[in-house]
Amino acid sequence: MKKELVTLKKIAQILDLSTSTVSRALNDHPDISEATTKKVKQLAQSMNYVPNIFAKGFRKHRSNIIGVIVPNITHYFTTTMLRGILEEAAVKGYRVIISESNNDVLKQTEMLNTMMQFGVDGILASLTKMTRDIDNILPILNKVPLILFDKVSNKIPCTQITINDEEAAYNAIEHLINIGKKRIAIIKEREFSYTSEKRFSGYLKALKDHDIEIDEKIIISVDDISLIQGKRMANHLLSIKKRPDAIFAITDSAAIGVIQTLKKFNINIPEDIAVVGFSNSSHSTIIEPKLTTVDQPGEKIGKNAVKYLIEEIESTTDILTNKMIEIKGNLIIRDSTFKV
Amino acid sequence: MKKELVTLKKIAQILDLSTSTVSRALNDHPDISEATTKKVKQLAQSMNYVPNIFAKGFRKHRSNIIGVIVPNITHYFTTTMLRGILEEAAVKGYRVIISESNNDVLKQTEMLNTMMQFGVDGILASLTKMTRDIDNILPILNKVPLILFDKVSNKIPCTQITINDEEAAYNAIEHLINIGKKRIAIIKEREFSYTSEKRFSGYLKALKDHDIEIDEKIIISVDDISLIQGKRMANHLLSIKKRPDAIFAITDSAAIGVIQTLKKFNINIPEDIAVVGFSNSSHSTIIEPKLTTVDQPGEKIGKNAVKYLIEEIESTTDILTNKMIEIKGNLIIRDSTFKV
DNA sequence: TATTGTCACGCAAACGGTTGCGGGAACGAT
DNA sequence: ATCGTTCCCGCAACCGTTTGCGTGACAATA
Repeated sequence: MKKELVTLKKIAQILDLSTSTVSRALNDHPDISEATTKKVKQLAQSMNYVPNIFAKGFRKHRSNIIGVIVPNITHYFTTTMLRGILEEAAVKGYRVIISESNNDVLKQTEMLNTMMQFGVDGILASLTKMTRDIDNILPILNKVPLILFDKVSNKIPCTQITINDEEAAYNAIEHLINIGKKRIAIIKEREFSYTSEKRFSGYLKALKDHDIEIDEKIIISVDDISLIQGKRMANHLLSIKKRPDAIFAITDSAAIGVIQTLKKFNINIPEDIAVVGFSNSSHSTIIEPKLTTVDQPGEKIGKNAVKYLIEEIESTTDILTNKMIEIKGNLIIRDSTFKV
Repeated sequence: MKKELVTLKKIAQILDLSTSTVSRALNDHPDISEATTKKVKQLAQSMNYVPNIFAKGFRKHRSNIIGVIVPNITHYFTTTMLRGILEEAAVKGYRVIISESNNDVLKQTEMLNTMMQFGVDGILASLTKMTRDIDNILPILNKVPLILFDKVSNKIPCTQITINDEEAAYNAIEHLINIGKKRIAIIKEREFSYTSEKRFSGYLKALKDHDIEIDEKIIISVDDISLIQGKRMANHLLSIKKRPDAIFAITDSAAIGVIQTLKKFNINIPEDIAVVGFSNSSHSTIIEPKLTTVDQPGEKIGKNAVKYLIEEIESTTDILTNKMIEIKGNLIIRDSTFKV
């Protein structure tokens, strides 16, 4: 396991130069002559020199590592964002360390702290659902750049990247209206969730714009938006006297639960009740009928998050940036709302 | 962004001790009296001291980072392994940096090298399909501990962790035989793949043990095992004169493709043709009929991989370990083979 | 010739923590 | 009184790289 390290000193000795000259040559410092620079670089190359990352970080207080925290790494959409993050970080010369909070607020703040201690240059976080107390997160802000993505919170003064939930939801509802639906239910989250609220307001706005009555009886809020809850709420919606003719679940998994119970009761989709979800998860083309949903360009979100984070990291100014970036999601129309 | 660092020196000054004493106190060195140790630890705690990771790594040549390389981060099974890896690494005090090779051999070796340069303490790798030339990987072995998981290769002399593919496949086939199937097709990979071969040999052994004729016409090999290939091969299997009465796809996605085309041709599952997959992906309960498949305990694999890796990292001896660890997978019987 | 400027490079300190070695104090044994 | 031990602790070197400052050589300018 012992390895003869190739260091600046060694190169300097061979070339009869000082380590500082070698260092500067490798970093293209203008003080060093072209000839020397070339000579040094060639030897370094041939000796397979790699700078000692610790010594470097030690001196420069830079790790070239960014930390990423996500609630649940097994969600398909999350992995697409991670893919974007990894790719963009790689081209920018950053490494990525990932942690999973399991939607546990305590774990989340613990991870934030661990990452800070560890010396990451910046943090990308997708918050847990119930992140109500911001007090644990605020201290981070003036120690290391932080950017929120996907699951964000407007209470935290930092730049945030999401998809245009409101507009996307608006489009989804408008689509339902266009195919003739007049009584559209929504299944959303009860606990305050930034994205849920955004999608809900898109829903409301679309109904208003089209002069459709808003009925609270078909506005369903659940604690955790999941497949099982989708099934339960579909059961509930079927039991009320004036049944909806369309259901918008703000999550694909809930939408799939809805579809499964509608099928159990032999309800025609989309003729009797149309269903639309949100995420374009990989499940949405496996379920039958295939699910109409909003595609979220995860890779794009990930890439953008990294781009803005590195911008902050490498910026010399110390001001807290506070941009809101929205990435456009696209409605994908499939069999659950439209039969050819 | 500037932050007053709390260093050993500062603590030493306050307590009128030397930095070495403080350092030793914090590391429970026996040379330091209990009283001093306690005093130092208390102050360090109250001052919120965190050791500078770079200085530490610089001295000790230890980063407490392990690198993980996977072919595709968006596969559900992969994420479950990652979850196990992250969890186990966290409790052991290690950070994890993740890279995605996208099944690109060049990228894979590049990543291995990058990670090494970066100073990871060890590497966990799940290989790309076509990793034929081991030459790029072998040099890694005597520089940093390497462990393969899931997608392994017996050509590389290092410890490897998989599920017991052969036995699991054997059980799956035996199950098909037990429900009365006598002509069982398999869809496997053409390119040499360790897991595919293992599953195939489990298939062969089960057939032999039950005196069932092996017919090469229903042993299908494909380049890339995918949903689309599943569809194609199902079409092919339906076209031959002696149709199979069961299809074992060595991958859930292929199995789902099979189910979709069988349904298209109104073939009863499982009465006419039963289907079993492998992975217990999240799709397997969305598809209808629900898919019988082998559950792979991803978290367990991940945790074990980390455990063995850290063992190697922290071992003083330099011998290359070369264990083969098999984690047991469980057959999960669902509607695609068994109707209640 | 004297002064100033530029170029190309070396010296040495600094980053924060670890560790081999050495040394003083206290104490018991001789 | 001397010696040997043991217990605690400090000194200083060291890890590899970066960087402010200094310097000698040489050319340009006055």
